[in-house]
Amino acid sequence: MTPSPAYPADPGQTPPSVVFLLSRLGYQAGSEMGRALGGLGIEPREFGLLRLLASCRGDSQRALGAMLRITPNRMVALVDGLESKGLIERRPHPDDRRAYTVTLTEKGAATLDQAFHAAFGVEAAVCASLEPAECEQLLRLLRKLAAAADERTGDLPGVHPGMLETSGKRPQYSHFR
Amino acid sequence: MTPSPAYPADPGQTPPSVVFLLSRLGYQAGSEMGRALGGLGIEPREFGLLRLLASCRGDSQRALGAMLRITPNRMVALVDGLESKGLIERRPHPDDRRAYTVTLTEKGAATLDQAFHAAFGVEAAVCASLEPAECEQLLRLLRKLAAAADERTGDLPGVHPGMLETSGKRPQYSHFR
DNA sequence: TATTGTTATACTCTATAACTATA
DNA sequence: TATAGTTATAGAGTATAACAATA
Repeated sequence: MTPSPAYPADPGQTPPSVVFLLSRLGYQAGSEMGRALGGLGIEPREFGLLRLLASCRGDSQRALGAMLRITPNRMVALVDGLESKGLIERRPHPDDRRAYTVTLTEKGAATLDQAFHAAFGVEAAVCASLEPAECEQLLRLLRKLAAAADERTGDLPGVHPGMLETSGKRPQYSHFR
Repeated sequence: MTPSPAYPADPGQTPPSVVFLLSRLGYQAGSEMGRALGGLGIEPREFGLLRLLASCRGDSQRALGAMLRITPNRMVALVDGLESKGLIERRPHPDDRRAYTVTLTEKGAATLDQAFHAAFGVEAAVCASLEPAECEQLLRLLRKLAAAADERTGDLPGVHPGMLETSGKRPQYSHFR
């Protein structure tokens, strides 16, 4: 057995692996975002849909799901939830009587605005320990990794691949470690 | 509504937010690790326990769970799984007839070795797009973030906080976006 | 015949609280 | 009375495959 320097067996020691740190920090950052958005009564994936709706008014439920990589059956519950909160509306599609057009309500737009604010707050908290120059440097490196990851996995650029996988209701999931 | 520059509404555009990128990259990195370990017949959280066992031989199931922040009832299934694969063994605890001592088998040690190798492979793949100097720079920044996050959340240093939350069987979970 | 939104079913994972046998 | 390991139950979330209405 060769306890690797990048993955020491001792859990009391922070593993200096990029993969481990990304997974761990990504989990924590996502958790903090979830808590912040929870204060507004929405979940991270709901934030994702609201965000998308700001630029895709008039699209059908299915088209929106395709962009977020959310399957049709799960879109139902997602749209139901936001509609019951009065943040979005289903309207008859002008060209297709089978489909709905999903749009932001005024309340939804206001909530999206608050969510952007909350997201900024989390961003600031997460980056608080870094100098501004370090933060930009980090951003540059992460973007480089993201571009490479998109190419490697074929994911849509800018879409969180976890969107297609599962919930987000509870602070969940490890995946690594 | 003010579509923030850090969180543009257009999903076809990579959001330059540190929080978003960490969540997204952490998810992808964890997924790749899961696939790599899956080739060895183990899951990420099983890797975590094997790794811990390399340095904590003789500890009870409950003590191990406390270190990984896994509740006793979930430790049962985790230990059962690894035991059924022949990678670990439950032995009677010398001082307490209620407890078991969990230890690596020879096969388990060999698998752990292979897992370290696989982890290195993923690490190399993830970092392949970065120059060696960039990789070290990234590592430095991530460690700094991790230290700050530990302080903010009170988590045990070096322990993936997702370990205590949920599965890892399927590539799951979004949390953000 | 294909597609939109929806539902029904079965399945996985989890948390909570019990239980047993020891201490 | 408390603790180690285990199990039982109920709940949330999911994927798969169906379904009715429309194209």
